[in-house]
Amino acid sequence: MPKLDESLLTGLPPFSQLNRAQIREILDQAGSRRYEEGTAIFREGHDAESFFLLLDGYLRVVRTTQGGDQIIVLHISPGQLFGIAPALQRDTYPATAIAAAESIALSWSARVWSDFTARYPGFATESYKTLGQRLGQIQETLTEMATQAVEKRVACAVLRMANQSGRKTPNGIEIAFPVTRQNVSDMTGTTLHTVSRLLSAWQRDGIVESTRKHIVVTDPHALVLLSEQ
DNA sequence: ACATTAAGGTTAT
DNA sequence: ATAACCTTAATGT
Repeated sequence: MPKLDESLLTGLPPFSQLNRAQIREILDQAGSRRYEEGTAIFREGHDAESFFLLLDGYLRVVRTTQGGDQIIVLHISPGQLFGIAPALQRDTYPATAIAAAESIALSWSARVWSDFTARYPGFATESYKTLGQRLGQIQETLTEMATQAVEKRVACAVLRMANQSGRKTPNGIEIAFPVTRQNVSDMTGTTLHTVSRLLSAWQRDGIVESTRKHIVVTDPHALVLLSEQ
């Protein structure tokens, strides 16, 4: 196991209030691992042996329905904790985490969770804060799915990815990880065909540029308007 | 207003 | 060459 540098965690919200020695303690208990694109970090229903911090890359958090088709619940960006089932009374993971791009994550045994929250100031509050934010985002997209038209839902989904992971390019904001039309339909409750048609139409109107697994938002303002209609 | 079906085209490996 | 991904049109609810 390579020796991990303290700079990996300094500045990240869950650890922002901790001193160097405390971060050292935490890192010495961590494992680190690289995940290729498409690899599962953990699976829905499995024993929650560990919790994680994403250092680099992007994850899809996915749930499979009774019917067998999967829906994308949310994405995880670098610096975020995930798989924090131990945070409250869960011994299995509620969803599956899949690397959307090549990713690197730290992991800790679930057993040390209570230790962390007790010993390190700010860790617990920050964790529950992100937990709350995620819950809010999930029920927001949930009501959006139930009430809004497809074009608006897809516009919102694309905007969320751009806001979360967007990097500026000469042409606009580029989503930083590979996304297929199927992926977008899995997060909006529609079909890949509809997503394809919408992206084609938006491309004609100069709102996005998309090639396979790749979306650039060239006119964010126009997309925001679509998401608000 | 959207899904489904079907058929064909393109791109990565 | 094959599979994965994307497009478009026609038809159905």
